[in-house]
Amino acid sequence: MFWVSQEETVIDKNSVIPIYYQLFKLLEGQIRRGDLKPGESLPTENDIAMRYEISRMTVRRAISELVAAGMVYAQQGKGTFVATPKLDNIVFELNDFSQEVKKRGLNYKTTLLEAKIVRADETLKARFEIQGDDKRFLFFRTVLAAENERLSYEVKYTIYSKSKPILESELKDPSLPGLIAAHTEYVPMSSKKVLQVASCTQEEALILGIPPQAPVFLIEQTIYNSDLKPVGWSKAVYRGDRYKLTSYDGWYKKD
Amino acid sequence: MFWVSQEETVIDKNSVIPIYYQLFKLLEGQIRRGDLKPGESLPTENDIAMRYEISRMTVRRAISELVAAGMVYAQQGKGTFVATPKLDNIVFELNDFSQEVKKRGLNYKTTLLEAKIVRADETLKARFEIQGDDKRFLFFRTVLAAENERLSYEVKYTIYSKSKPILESELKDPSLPGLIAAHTEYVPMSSKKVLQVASCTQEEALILGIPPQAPVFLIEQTIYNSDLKPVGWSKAVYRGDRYKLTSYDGWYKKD
DNA sequence: TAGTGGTCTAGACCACGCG
DNA sequence: GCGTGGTCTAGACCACTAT
Repeated sequence: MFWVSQEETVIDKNSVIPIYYQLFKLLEGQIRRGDLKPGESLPTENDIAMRYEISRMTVRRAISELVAAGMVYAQQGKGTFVATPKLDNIVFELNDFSQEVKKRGLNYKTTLLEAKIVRADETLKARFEIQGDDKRFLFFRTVLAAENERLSYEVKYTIYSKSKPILESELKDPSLPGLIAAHTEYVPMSSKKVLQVASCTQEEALILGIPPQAPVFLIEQTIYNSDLKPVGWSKAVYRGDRYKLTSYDGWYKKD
Repeated sequence: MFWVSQEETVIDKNSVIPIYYQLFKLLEGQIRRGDLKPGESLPTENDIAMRYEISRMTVRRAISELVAAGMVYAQQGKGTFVATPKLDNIVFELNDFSQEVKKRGLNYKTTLLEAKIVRADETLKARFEIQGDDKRFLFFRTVLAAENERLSYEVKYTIYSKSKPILESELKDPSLPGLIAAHTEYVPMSSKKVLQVASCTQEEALILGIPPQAPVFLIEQTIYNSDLKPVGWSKAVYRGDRYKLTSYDGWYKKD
């Protein structure tokens, strides 16, 4: 294969931008423009290395970025091929509903309605996979409001430790993992969240100022320590008319 | 730094398992066991390379896997440190509601209620960012049922091309990207989905066999081609009492 | 057997953080 | 200035695919 290329193809070895990144962008552009179409094969790693007079390892680094982006796939012994965009995934992603509100630049405020120590009832014992009756739990009820409108209501439980007192300052915006790290000897390691839709209860309707039976998001969260022991549990209700989740898929361009 | 280690630490250079992967697992285990705690630094890349008599590039490959897993982070000039598990993300992920049903091993079936060619009204023209009145669209209404219970109802639109006839066989389980690829000259490249909660309409209640006003998931999807031109649109309604989304976060162990 | 991607090496130089 | 991680090289051998 030989080249009479007149487009002096843009790898600047003396640039501060890493070579692998320049090459990644170059190949990405060829794929997005359609110079390389789904199913077609990229030049071999050796071809690319020789073409641009760079090391094959550097070529591999660039290609591995394309693989990570889902734009190509490699097959040992065969070659590297342009992928077909996968559009059948749904990945709803957000950093926390309250951060979402923050991002929109609204005045938001978390209000602590109640904080107390409670005994274990059967439901709690089941949720925390605990047997004895001696355990006590910290219990919180909070409301999130933005622009004087109440948006969500949350109850949280975590295991109570006498030795770790609650500081007033920490009650301002208590996230569940934060509470656990501060008031128990446990280290939060993983969490499970389940999202459902529901009609809100009478109590929730009153707190959020919406009609009874109004549709709401409901997120139940369980926090685990490194032994997969549940060390925190929360249930949050979000107004259905104020929240939505957005998902982008395929070769969506971010930059 | 010197070593009197008696635990002959398990890097087998002649194994079929790549060295970088062995090292990745070794370090991952040390972190999960708590030998290395959040905030602590890993040995330097050179230390690890010398300790196990392997190349520094191989060490870097192992560490980059840890970085990708969110378990460590590297800081140029300082070192590599064990991360604190981030538990404030919510990533709801599924491969498609119908695949979800499939996974549960249920008998599921997609039924085509209606398929026709429609003219562009104002709403459609807005959704497809189109101006003239000459455009026509393919319109589909489908229902998904499992174990003889109707679970979801979906309407789909895509731009109509005379030259690409609809094959009967393709109507059995028509996914929106599939329809677009088959019946238009467009290549689906990216999609945007918005998830909301709602109370179902009278029509939806009848179709799904649930009470009017019952809470439902509502997913609106727009498919784009490489020019970010909308080439498909759908709206799906899912029974709130039959669907939920689950999210795992932190150092959740998969294997 | 030839060609592909996958792993690995033993160096090198650089940018950055810190004392 | 020194130690750290970040990039890059010019080879090497291997596993896999195709012919």
